[in-house]
Amino acid sequence: MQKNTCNIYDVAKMAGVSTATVSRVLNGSDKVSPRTRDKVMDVVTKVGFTPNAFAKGLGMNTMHTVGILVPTISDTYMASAVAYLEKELVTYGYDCILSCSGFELAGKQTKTELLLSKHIDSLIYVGSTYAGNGKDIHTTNYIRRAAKQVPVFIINGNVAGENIYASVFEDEAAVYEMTGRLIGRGRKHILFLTDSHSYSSNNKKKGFRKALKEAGIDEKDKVLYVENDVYAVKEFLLSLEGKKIDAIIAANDDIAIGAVKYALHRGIRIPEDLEIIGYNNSYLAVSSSPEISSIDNHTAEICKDTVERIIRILSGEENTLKHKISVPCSLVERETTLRESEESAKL
Amino acid sequence: MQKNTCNIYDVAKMAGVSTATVSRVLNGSDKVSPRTRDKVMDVVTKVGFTPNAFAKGLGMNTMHTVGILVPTISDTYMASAVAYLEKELVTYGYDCILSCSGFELAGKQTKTELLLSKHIDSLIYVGSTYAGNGKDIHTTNYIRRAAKQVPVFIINGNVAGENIYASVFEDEAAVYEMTGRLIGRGRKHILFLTDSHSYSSNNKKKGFRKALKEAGIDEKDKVLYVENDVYAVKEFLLSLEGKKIDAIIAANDDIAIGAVKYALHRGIRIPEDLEIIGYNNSYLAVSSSPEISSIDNHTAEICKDTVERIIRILSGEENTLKHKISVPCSLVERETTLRESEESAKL
DNA sequence: TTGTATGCGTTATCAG
DNA sequence: CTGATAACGCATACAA
Repeated sequence: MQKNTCNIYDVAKMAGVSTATVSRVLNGSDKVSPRTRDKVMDVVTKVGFTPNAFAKGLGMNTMHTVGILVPTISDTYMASAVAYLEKELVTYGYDCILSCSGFELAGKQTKTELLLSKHIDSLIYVGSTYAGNGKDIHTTNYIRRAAKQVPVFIINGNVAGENIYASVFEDEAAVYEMTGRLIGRGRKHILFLTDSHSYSSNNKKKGFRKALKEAGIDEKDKVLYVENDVYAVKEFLLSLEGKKIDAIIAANDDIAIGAVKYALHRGIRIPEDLEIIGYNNSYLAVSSSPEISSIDNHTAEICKDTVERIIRILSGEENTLKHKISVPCSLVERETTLRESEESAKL
Repeated sequence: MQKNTCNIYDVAKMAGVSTATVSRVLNGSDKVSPRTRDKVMDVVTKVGFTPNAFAKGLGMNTMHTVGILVPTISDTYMASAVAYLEKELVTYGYDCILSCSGFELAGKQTKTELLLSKHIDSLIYVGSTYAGNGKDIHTTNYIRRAAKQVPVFIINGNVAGENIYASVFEDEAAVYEMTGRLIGRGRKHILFLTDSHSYSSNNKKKGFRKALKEAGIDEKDKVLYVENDVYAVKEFLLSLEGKKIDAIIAANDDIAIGAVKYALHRGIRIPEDLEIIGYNNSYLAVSSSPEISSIDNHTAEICKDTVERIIRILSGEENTLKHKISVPCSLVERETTLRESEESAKL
């Protein structure tokens, strides 16, 4: 019940020294004699003294926390990103204060303000949804405003601006590549399924269209928007009765799962008659049966890298950092695609 | 870059009043004339003044944050619990600072200290792992120590002690009930698969054993420990070559997924030849094919309830609260169990 | 090497 | 209704 009632003055008195000395001991200053150090440490351990974080924060203007904003933490992919970030941040002595904004602009703004009001040292936005659609600049103004106060990092999205650092995945290239491979195997009726108009989703779409165009395949009705819900996707595909489909690229693994359920329901063979490619290589991909081949954007590395950049910036190295880095994606082949080696067998 | 350089003195000066008045306006005191209020608010909005959270914290001894400790946030179930908690806490004006401890005692202790050092108002442990095994009291001492500083809440685990509040699920009753139903349908070779010796897991085990005993079924080699990994579970079950199995109850959905993969691999029919019951009713259960029937412990309600209790305690109502509440579980029937109505057809 | 004194930005207490 | 001022607990520049 009773909070830590013991402060640095008490410790100083009990140790027979000044508060300055106690502070020095606690902060590992070398300008203190071993004897005094021991004397102080004895008291500190005896009474279990821990410095008041608020007082420290007030003086130093930092409590060594970074804010993490995600649309929702119950999404498998976001959760794993947060897990990586937290783990890395802790190594550098930073704690993280988490906030879930939802996908609406109002929530993003409110939660950003809330986080900033806690005097975080830096702010990380996780998810392409924060990048807006790239067209309407109003939808990202709150990020630029936040960047006036602390360095801002965006994982999987690009927003231009002072003090804003972005990591983007080479989604366009990845989908272009995968679509090309599918076409190379003779697939002609490929669908791209997405649930959003985010920066990331738009890039995937671009890569998809480019590959179709280059192969001379009509893009009409090939890019389809669905609700991000397993059942909704399944029902949607079932409703496409007459449509010929021999491959599906999904903007995330949830959608891919819906596609799998659709195929199983219809008795369509995977991958022989229908290839499915998921995105994010989340835990869902392996929990599915058949297991989903999924595009991996190397979240772990990106998160680690992001934290390192944060630390560097907070140490005052900002000038040396690039404001945007992009990382390639790769396909993790599982059971919903034909392996390159199996192609000949199939054809 | 530059932090908010404007403080309450500046605002006071610009508005031609004292800092006390500014503070009063900001905190909605009614003891201030409308004219003065407007005068102050004009300045506040013009310069975009936000009070320094550290200074406030120092004075009030709170920053309105609660700590949340989970073993790992990348677990689907934990993530959804955190999502619920965060959502509720925000409604009451509390932010949450998240920490991932892992499953080892050392991590739990370290992270608890870390969280406490940030002067959180309350601490929530999410997951049965924090309850230890119920035998060795040393494994939960850090929780009692934490409870000396702030009210502690445990979701899905019981630790006795002053200032500790627990919500436990009626896991024993649930598994007892489910096992009974399976036996009622003629299942004789039922396995209980778990990955831990946690409080929760032990209770499930108890319910399982009780049901077997009452039905006169030999319990030998029916409770098995596995690694919490889809592939490991699958391989483990495959290694049980000769063993007859007609039903599996898993301590979580991940393990259940492994069981599904085992059955599919072997060509065993689900649910006709093998019924599988998962636990937690997580997103994984529906992402699987066939979809897994899973025991739901109503996390959403528990989280909501927990937050309400926190708020009440922080408002000084502690005496009125029970230290332990338990909530019943229920089975969400999907495709890996026979429905009651289908039983007769099967027999 | 150690101690003194001050600032950090609020809120709250007490006068007026 | 409003203003002056004392906490809150720590770090640090400056003195000794």
